[in-house]
Amino acid sequence: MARTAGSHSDITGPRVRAAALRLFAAGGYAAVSMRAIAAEVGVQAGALYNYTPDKQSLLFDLMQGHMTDLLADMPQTPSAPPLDQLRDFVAFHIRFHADRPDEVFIAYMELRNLSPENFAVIEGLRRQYEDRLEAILRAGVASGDFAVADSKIVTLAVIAMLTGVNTWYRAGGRLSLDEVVAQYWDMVRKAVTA
Amino acid sequence: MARTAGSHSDITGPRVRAAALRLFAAGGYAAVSMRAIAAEVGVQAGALYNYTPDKQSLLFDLMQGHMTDLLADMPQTPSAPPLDQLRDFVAFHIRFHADRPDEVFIAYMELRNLSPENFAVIEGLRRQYEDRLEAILRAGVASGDFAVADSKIVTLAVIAMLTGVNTWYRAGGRLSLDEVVAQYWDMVRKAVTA
DNA sequence: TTTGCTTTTGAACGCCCGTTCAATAAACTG
DNA sequence: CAGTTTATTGAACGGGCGTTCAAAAGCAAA
Repeated sequence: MARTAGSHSDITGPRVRAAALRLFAAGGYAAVSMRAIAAEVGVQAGALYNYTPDKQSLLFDLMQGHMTDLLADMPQTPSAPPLDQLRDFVAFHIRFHADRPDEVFIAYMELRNLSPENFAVIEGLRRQYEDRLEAILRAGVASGDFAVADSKIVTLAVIAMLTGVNTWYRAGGRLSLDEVVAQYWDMVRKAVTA
Repeated sequence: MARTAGSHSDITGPRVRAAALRLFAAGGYAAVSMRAIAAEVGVQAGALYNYTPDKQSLLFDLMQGHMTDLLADMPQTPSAPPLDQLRDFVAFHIRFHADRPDEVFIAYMELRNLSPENFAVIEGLRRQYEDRLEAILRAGVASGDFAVADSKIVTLAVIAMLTGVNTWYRAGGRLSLDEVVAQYWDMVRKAVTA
């Protein structure tokens, strides 16, 4: 056999990325073989190499796409009051991450499986995201709205707290996403104000 | 060759566990081979099986030991004022985790590489730890010291925030551990009070 | 010094890994 | 419908995996 009936790169390409995303999230990059990804798509392993130069690029592209989306979708209203900006950030972060549990899981768990060059790229994108939150906090300190001793620490603490939602939140659970957002905003607001 | 000069299980055993800890933390369970662990110890791969029935047990024993230590060392003063209990918890959590970065990293990253039975054991221990913090929060709500709408959410949020310290804190860095503890206690205290 | 115990080696087992590539069949083009 | 392009197969490559085990060598007690 060779080319199969109905085969098209426009169909197979996205399916390869989707299969890699699902399996990497479920089992971890190192534990998932190219043959397992191929089986999920319904092709032989060799066919994957029409869509990625190698396994590493498959991981990197998923992570880079996720981080790029995160930065692109993030609300940016630098002229708004810092408290409003922070509230919007908290709501955005929780909702964006709740919508993409697999991408988030990979982005946090598979950093060590990136080549050094790829790691530097992803780390740079993550740093950009942190810097945008820190800018909000600094603006709030400058305006007197926030009482924050060390904006870098608070940045990391807030992001860690919010990202932690993904370890337990499930749609249809005890709490709606609106309620989760409200609770976390309450904690963050109190933590950064006097 | 066979048995080597100076070989003793009292020496090799701990070295096997230490090597597994270091390598699992650095490279991930799935990416570390038994031969790599053996090389770190300075023996052949077969010798490892004097000290563990298999690779999975090596991982499980490290994680179980860590969680057991965590529960054993945790301060427990249920009759103290809730605010004091919470302050002690924050300080303990940050210091305990800062002392054991490799164990912490493994305990959070390698859960998915545990067999289902082993996973259930570790998850139970983690749950116990969370429950102890939640008990403190509930006591504070009952005494009127804390203003917390949902103690379970706050429990998870606080633990996520505190554990996040391990992603950036390094001894000898910009901040001392005392300063880190003080900053996080400030945030937690404000977040849980009115 | 002999005996029995402990510890390790080194080879082997069967299996799975990421990746390459010539052959081939389906889809598209004119 | 002929010619070209695209997509896939299936076999192969060299290598590493976790684990087992008989043989051998160091150690300890008598």
